[in-house]
Amino acid sequence: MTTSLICRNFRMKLATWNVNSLTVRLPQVLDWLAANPVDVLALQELKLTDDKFPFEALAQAGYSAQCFGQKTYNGVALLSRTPATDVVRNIPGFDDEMARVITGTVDGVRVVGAYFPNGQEPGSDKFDYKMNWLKGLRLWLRDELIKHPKLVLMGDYNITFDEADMWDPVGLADTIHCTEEERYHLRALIALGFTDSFRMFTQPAKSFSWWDYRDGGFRRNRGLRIDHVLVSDALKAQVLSCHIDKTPRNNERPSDHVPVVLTLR
DNA sequence: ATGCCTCAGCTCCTGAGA
Repeated sequence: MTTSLICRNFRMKLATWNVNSLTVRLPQVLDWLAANPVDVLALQELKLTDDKFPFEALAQAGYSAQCFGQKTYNGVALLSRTPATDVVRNIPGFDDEMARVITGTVDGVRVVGAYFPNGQEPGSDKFDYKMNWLKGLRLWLRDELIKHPKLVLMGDYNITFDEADMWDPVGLADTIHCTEEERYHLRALIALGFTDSFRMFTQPAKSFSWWDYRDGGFRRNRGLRIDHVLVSDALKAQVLSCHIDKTPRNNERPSDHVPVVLTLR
């Protein structure tokens, strides 16, 4: 019996968005999904427990959801049109009190949604925790990439790659999100076999994914690019585009972060 | 500037975010 190849004309869209409270931002998430019907949306900073997660509203919008919540802080979720399988919460092998990572397989792609630690200030306990967390993530991903070559790692990294990701490279040099120690870990992740999909393409100068609420940060475009979508080597040839969608930052009561969207063929 | 916003919560102040 002859099997014919299915003509694949399938484009897969994946996005990440730190919503800074899903309770406050749910209407904006639903509006955004209606206008941007992506296949996968990773959310960070839910700031709610699983019993308060809006499964019903998202199901009515056509999305299956896997959540990993926490009271007050952190909390992550994976929304997808096709239900995610083989779901894993946090980093296997790294003991963590906080809900920061959720992983699942959607349409043959291993998707890791992550809320990297903030780190507060170089030299602080929180900075040490961030360094340990980054090492734990890398050790786990090294094995995960072997099991799942087609992998997307996306979320709020709380790290800039270089000066192009900073509104004030001089004034912000060596401050949190911009230190050599943080960037060392980010490059070490890349060295596992990832590419920053955003920089595969020419982008507008001063492209950022986060702006401080204070002092007119967005209006003056004083921001940072700290939300990233990394694609594994096995997926790189399938990348069609990556862009930052700034429009939700104009909403009333916006999140301080905006979505980053990846399109695969 | 120990500041500026925004959010959650042991809620009318504080801690955390970035």
